[in-house]
Amino acid sequence: MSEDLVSFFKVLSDANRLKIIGLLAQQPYSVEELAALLDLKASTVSHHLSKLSKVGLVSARADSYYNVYQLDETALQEKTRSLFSQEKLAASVADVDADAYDHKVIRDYTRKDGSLKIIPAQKKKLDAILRYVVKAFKVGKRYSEKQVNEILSTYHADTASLRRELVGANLMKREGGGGEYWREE
Amino acid sequence: MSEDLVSFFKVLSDANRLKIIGLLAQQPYSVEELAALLDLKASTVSHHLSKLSKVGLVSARADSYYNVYQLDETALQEKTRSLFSQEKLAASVADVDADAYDHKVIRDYTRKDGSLKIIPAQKKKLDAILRYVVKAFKVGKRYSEKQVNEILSTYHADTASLRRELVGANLMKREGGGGEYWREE
DNA sequence: AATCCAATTCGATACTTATCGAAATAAATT
DNA sequence: AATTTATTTCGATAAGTATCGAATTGGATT
Repeated sequence: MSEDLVSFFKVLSDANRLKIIGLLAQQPYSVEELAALLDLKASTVSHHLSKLSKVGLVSARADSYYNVYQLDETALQEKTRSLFSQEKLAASVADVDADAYDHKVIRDYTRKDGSLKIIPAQKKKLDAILRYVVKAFKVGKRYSEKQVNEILSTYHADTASLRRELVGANLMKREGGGGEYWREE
Repeated sequence: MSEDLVSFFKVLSDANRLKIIGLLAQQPYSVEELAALLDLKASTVSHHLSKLSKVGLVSARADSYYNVYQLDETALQEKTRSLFSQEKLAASVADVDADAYDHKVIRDYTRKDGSLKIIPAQKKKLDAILRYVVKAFKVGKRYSEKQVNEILSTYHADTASLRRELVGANLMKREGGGGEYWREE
């Protein structure tokens, strides 16, 4: 998940936490010792260790009074190795808004005046464009084929294709006999 | 440098910046397109791109009106590969005062005149105090037990305990027969 | 030259979080 | 049981920063 990646980086994006990792790479330390070494209060160090522990980079073992923390080096190596794998990159964009995709396609295929440069061949892009074009029609209102063509001609010369695709995508309905069209929902 | 590492992680510890990286891993995008895809304002995206660019992960090329940003994949691989190398870890603790723990213990247990409030019970703290006390003796010089006691009495009334602990910690040596003491090394 | 458009910069705001001190917890020694 | 010691948790504060809108900049197009 993308969340994982963000929190991992968040945990590592603090100078004192990196120092703790560096110190624990040499030998285990108690909270008190780390506090003295870093010139921080124990509560602050505890806070940092809690974050490091939450992503599995350090662990503690009780030793008399002390909580002795140690670095999990294999976890560190493992996590850093696969940081920007293909899956992680894909996951990071997984939740990018689908609407946003439409907007991007529309931007790519329209001119400043809103007309279409070309009608996309790819289905996904075509769908996005159709959702954009259909907004020119009022919901429920009836249009003759001539009216439909007039409106579509402001987008592209090939009004027949646009009309057919709109119906095919179920964005517009057509009454068989009278040649009337309307936008549903 | 440690600074480098922290800022690198800081740059990557934001969900939208990770999304930008994920998107640019697919293809270059302009600021405007990224803003649409991420549902952010252009100024915000610009802010993010500026940070990404500052650590060398992305670069821009001008294309007509647009600034088209692209990911520097080799830089990304390079930086992530060596994230926690030995040198980086060492650098992160370079400015940590190794004696800080001793100093803190000494502060806690001594009065202004340098004498001890009490002799610590805990071994680690006692060791730190002993390392402090032993400095009153010259390396190699021979001391009679009476002389040792005189010197130790400036630190604490319980000279016998101090003397015994110093020998036990191997900070001072004692010759069995003549009752002579000296500080080694 | 004048105008447009995207990008950037700037100022303000809201949210996150590192840090501390105090209180609560835990564990061990007396 | 009572006390000491280290750690954790909690509440408050201060510093950092993501985000936005407005103003400015810098290139293109007219």
